[in-house]
Amino acid sequence: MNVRQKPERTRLSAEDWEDAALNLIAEQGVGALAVEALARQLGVTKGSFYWHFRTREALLQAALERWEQYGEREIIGQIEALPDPRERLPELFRRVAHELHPHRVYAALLKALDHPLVVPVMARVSQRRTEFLHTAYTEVGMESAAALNRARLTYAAYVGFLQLNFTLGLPRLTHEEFDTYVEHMIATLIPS
Amino acid sequence: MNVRQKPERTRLSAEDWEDAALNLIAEQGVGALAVEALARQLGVTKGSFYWHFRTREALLQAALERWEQYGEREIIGQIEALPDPRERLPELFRRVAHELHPHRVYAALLKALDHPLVVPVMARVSQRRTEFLHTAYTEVGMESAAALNRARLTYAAYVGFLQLNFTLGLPRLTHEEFDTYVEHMIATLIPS
DNA sequence: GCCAATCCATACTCAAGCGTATGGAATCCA
DNA sequence: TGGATTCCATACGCTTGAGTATGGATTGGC
Repeated sequence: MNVRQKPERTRLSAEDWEDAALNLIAEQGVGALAVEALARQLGVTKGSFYWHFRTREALLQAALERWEQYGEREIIGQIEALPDPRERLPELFRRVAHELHPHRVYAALLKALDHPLVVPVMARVSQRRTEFLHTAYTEVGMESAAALNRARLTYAAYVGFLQLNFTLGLPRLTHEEFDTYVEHMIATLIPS
Repeated sequence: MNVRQKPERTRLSAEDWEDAALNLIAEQGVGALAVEALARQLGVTKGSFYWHFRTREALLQAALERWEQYGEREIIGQIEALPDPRERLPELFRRVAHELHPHRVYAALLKALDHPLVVPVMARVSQRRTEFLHTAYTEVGMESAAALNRARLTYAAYVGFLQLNFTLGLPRLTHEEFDTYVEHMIATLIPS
């Protein structure tokens, strides 16, 4: 259950709280982010929390910022390093398809779009990723307008898939089925 | 703001509460569904509510069931009525693209997937719609397995688009841009 | 017109969860 | 080593919103 947070830390830092918050969000959603619960989980009390943060919202804000920067150039950097632009998109698809933990946070935030604080974060992230897809599609020869629409379509499919699978647990796919699905995506979305 | 609920009704029925609940959900999300707020909006007090429903969750449950049945055969029936199967998918895309109100509820529920009650409802709805797409794709000549993957991809793109646009308000599309996006979807997802 | 069923108002209780106040323990540093 | 800084515990106040109790108003059948 708890992944790391018991190496007998005597004192905590703000970053510790932010990490714990992100873990809790990934596992139980933003709605479950309560300061007393978090404190319990960290083995301290509220007194500690309110020394590091002015309010609960401040923690959420900080945790989201942390997540936004932290997980940003995860894969993108490696993809851009590929010499042949034609390999980038398929490789991106396959890489993303087999990541897991980043998606858990992402999916959790996706189903917490109720909260006003997460909306701008997700908007920025989506914007950047769509732009990345946009240039990737132009690099394989698509005209700019078409490439942008294809990028939107691709990212929408990605987001939707996370919702349907992670949150709804919908198409109970085996590994094989999942792989053929990914290949189907590649075949239909990426121009040959 | 309030669309209909003031024709001087002297008494309310359970259905009235359910409709009001759905409206409130569409406008402010599931999180905003509070009985005292709803009562105020309907011009009554909690006393009324707890006569019709045993608990807040009961109302949500009933409202969701109502929505699930109510908005189910909305477009699907009309699409199935089209004689030429080849016309169905494009027509479906264009129709769905220009609907508005049903999507508001759908999008609201999509970003309320935190709540355990909405998950099964959304799962069922998504399942049915994906199956509909599946048969539609087979009817235009796709092999069954490919058609299923294409259906998943299509529905994921739909769901993702709702998230990105409605909730994140992301790509501020003009009507023209939106139309070309839809045509782009049709061109890439539907086999000619 | 009267009684019973239906619908609603008022006035509470109760729990959850945020935030505050204040003092004590641990750590750093000069 | 002693004082300042940093971190935490305990105990409280306050608000919000769900649910209950009970009596009053309204309506439909006879």
